[in-house]
Amino acid sequence: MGESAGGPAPDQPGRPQPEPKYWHLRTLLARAIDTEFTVGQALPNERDLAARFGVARATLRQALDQLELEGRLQRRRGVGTTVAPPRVGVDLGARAHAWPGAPGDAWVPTACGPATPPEAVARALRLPPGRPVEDIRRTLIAHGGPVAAERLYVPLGVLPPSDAPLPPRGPERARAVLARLGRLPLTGQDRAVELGSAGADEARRLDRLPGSAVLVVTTRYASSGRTAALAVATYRADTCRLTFGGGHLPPRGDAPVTPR
Amino acid sequence: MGESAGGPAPDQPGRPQPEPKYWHLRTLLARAIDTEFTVGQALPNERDLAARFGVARATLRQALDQLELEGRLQRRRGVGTTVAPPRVGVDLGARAHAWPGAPGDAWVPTACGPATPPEAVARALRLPPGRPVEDIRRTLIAHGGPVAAERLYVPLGVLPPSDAPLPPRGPERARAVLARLGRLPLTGQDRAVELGSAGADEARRLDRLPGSAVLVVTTRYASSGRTAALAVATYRADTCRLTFGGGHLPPRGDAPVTPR
DNA sequence: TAGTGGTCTAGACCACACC
DNA sequence: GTGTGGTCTAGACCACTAT
Repeated sequence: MGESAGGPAPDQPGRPQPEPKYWHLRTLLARAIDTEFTVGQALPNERDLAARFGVARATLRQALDQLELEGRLQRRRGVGTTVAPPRVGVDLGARAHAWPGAPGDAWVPTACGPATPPEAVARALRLPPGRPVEDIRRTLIAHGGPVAAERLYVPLGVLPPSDAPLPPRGPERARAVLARLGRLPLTGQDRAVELGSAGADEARRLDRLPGSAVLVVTTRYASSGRTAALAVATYRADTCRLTFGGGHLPPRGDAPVTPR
Repeated sequence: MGESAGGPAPDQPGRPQPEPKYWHLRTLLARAIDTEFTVGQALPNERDLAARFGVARATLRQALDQLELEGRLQRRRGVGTTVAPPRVGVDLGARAHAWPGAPGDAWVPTACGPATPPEAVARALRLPPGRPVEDIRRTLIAHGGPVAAERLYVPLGVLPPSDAPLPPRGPERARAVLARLGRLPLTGQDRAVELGSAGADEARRLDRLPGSAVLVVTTRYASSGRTAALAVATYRADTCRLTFGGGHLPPRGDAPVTPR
């Protein structure tokens, strides 16, 4: 096509703010999804769609990327693209004042063991670099799929002593560590939410590709004035909506989950 | 290059999980940023970088896209790419139980007027479709740049009567509406955070390109058992970290902001 | 084996900022 | 102008899933 590039020709000579092609396409597709498709329905494949709209496949993919990021589409390699269900509401507010692993906590421990934390974690825990901590991995499942992966760091020094020794590793050890943690008084809590991208193993745990957008929730748990645990949870940004319910209001229109 | 595509050849025949080129590149660049650059410093231009790493410009850009999403790089068209400062912490927890526009609120009203809300907003406000609401636009500035744009919807019926009529439009009207709103009892509040992409005018307000990743914070304000206002705030995902401080802990290591 | 999405290339033009 | 990032193209191969 000799038509060059850079979006459609300006509709008017009077500076109509040239809209990128992929953005226009996103709008068309979003409207089509809303009006002509139902949840779970498959879209035509990318090559056909690109041809139908008269654009290169890369441009079409740019539009699909947007819609996937917004949680409106779901793409699976080797399978196809389908219309995504509404995002899962994950409530971070209701159980805001409880230790991880407290009764009602929906997270599933998958691994645990002593390890030397990343420098940033050591700093947040006010530990000298190189000091080992208990490194717990947990997963949150909702609607049949993993929606979040967590890494919980607990300095060895904060755990109260116990008669029974800790199991050497694995989920059993995680449960034991959390049980001991739960015997401490929880005197404060702190949360931060930001955007990140899934690393190689996070991506694997979340059933996504490396670099996928995730919502990173960092939680600091305080006991007696010091940070007793640090949780870094990564939620699939395409399928999750984090809620901080204050109560006193009728529920929103979807299927919520209570993880912690 | 006749080398085909799809990432580097597997290092071993034993299935070492071929790592995409752009992901490897992202790692290299991230390390370089940490060790060889300082905040604000400019990177070489994309064409040079691509040549240096022996990849196509599109592949390099895929890596830069990641780093920008993670808030580690800042790209400005016509200018260049620089190392970004740490994200701004925006505290959504401290003033969690106050109306928008209450004393100490750092948001700046920019526009206001009656309008018929989008269908989704009408539903959330429990209003019949087509019923007009007060539509307030506000902006949050931090460190000299806009970090968030908000749209606040207030049903006309909830506002208490007043002697003085509302100004016809503009920031004055916004302030008047918020002042009246503040005279109601705030009986509950509700928040949700999810990933979205900036629309055309949001993008303009945030000084970004259309489609940029934003953190969408939806807040419902309740008064006497009904939803009296709905705020949809979009924060620049590259520059913001949302915090929900519970107090009782020493501050994190950065420059926070108290918007509401 | 066929079909899908994911990655990569080499090249082009466009919009914008700065001189 | 010159140089930067942003958009777009046409075509190729790869990894995966299902048949």
